[in-house]
Amino acid sequence: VPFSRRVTLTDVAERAGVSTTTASYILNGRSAQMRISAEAERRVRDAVAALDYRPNRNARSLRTATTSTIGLITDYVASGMFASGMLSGANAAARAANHLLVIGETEGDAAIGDLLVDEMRERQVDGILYATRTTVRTALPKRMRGARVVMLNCHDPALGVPAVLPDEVSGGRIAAESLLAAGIDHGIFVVGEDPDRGAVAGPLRLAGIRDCLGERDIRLAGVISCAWGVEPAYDAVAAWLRRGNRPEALVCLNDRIAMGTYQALEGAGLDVPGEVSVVSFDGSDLASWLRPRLTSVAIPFPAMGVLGVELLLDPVRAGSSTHLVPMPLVAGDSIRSSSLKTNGLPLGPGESRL
Amino acid sequence: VPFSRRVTLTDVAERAGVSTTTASYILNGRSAQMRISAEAERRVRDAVAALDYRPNRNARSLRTATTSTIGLITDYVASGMFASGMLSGANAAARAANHLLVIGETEGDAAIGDLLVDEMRERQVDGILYATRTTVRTALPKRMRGARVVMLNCHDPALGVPAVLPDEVSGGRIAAESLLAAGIDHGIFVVGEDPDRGAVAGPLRLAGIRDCLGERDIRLAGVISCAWGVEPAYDAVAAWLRRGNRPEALVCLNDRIAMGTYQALEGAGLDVPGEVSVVSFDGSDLASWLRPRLTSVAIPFPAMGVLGVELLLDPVRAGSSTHLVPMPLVAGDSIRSSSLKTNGLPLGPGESRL
DNA sequence: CTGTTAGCGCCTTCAA
DNA sequence: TTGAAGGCGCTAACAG
Repeated sequence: VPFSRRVTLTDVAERAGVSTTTASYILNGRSAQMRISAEAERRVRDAVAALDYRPNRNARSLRTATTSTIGLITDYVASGMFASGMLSGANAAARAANHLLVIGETEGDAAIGDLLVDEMRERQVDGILYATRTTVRTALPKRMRGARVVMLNCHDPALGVPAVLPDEVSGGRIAAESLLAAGIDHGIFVVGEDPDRGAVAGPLRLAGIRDCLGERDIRLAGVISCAWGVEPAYDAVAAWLRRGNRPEALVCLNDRIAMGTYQALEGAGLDVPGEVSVVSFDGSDLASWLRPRLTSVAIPFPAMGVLGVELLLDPVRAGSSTHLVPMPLVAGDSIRSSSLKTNGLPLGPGESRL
Repeated sequence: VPFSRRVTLTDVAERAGVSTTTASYILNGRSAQMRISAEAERRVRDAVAALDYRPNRNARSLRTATTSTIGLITDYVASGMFASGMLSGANAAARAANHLLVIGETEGDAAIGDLLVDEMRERQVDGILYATRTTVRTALPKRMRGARVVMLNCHDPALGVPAVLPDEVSGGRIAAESLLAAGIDHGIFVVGEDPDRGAVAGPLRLAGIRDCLGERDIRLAGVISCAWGVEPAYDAVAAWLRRGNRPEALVCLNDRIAMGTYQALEGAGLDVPGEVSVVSFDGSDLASWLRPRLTSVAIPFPAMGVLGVELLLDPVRAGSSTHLVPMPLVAGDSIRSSSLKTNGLPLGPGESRL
């Protein structure tokens, strides 16, 4: 037995000299409604404290068919630096609603996913959050049909399951606007569009960028294709620069691409943001570690986790539609100041730009 | 009710034409022991499949006082890119032992911690993992006394509670050895020792480094103090280089320090690894993103999570002592090749060193 | 080999 | 205002 001695409601009632019914009412906050005597209430509360009584939620759940526990099934969300914020947000929201989270990671294996669904159903969770690390269109496992479920960072267009997604198109607009606000109106290139990629964020971000520029009659100057990693971005941008290209601004489709882009720009002796402005997507820690600090449109992982839990607990609000969460701009120092033309910002103390 | 219709063991037994007892024995794998007829077993299994029956674990737990669920209470482990690996490891190990993890994040608030302990006790978890993001010496919350618990990445010297910690001293030796193996035997400095810091990893890593060098009669050339972040490290190392110091190798006490160090070395026009070798601790993703890739002694978070769960499930093995987990060296390209003296490695295709 | 029975701890209808 | 009693779904003596 993991915990010393088990104290039951009967023990409490006995010690307080009342019936378990009375004790139960009091502990469930129904003493007023049931007009329990103040005296009885006091004695029960004293007994609870004296005995360090904790209700057995399994017993309660058996009666009430509710567990105050929600399941969170993810592919790799717990790992990696990115989507783990979703976990934190979900956890905080669950805590705020007096719930606990039981989690499971599939590591991409559908069989494990099915297993986890079963395990959670057997534990009578009040609902399941189905989350993915990367924003994707995906089929909700059949096992989940009939369960109360909210999809996090993914969606199944075929089903009417509520989903929470970052508002990528608006995010793209925000990125573009951050450049326009600095007076940059030409020579804007995108880094990262990769035709092979199945994920859904890239095209949406690109669409938002194009929309925003288009409204100002500005043409996107071009797209540099590469896979979404540091090395591929470095290789692609370095090669592109060697071909003599010179951008005013680069919109990197994620922070790792931006890191590779920084390395390539540096290799070419181009100063950020003096000669080239850079804006990115993700808003990861990495953005704040780069020099100069990277301006990035953040994926609102914590907010998505929070909303996911709230929707799970409020089916009316959830409906069966998709909920878009705005992407906040995390300002860094990688976009040139609007007043300057081609020079960099003044150097801070102890800074060097090489 | 989150899930459609509830099927009970009684339904299964009825459909199979046996008693619930028989059905129960069969489903718990005791049919051989109880010598149940093959015919009965087949009918029961058919019924289970036909009805899509799932046992109600709450009911079972009420009887057995065991939940196949373990609690994981952390400060910020879910967030951040580092310790989340612990969660993954714990999750995988739990899965392997047919358990599920229920998690809670305290966000550093002891009151929330107490609350979470209560919530988990109420849910009758089989044990609790108490984990911290940073390796620390800390007091186990009083609420946990009497619970089956394993401390992860932290320990309470006053209590005889089993703990899992990275083997930092050996890690320090490994870092030092990686330099010695490259023929570097002088001009070795450490970056990051910060006298103000309460955490425990720094001194241990430093001790390991000193031990290893000392055995070869090599003196550590010096220590550059700074807080454990990118900016502070950049500032400290840049200032130190400006004073004319020129190291053979820098041992950075974590990867973010190494990133700042890279930036400072670059600012001073010093090539890594051609002119200065760098080795670090953490083994985070960041290490693989830097150019050249950073050689880093990894904190074995996943392995720690695995071991934590295993110990929680096996008290005999756990005992009441501290279990050290070895830190693996993640090789990068930031240490000069042993055959070369001061030149860098040959450039790969598409690479530039500026 | 299988069925009957008695709880696990809690909530809740019904009576008093 | 309080108490008695039944049952949530499952397991495990104890009989047959």
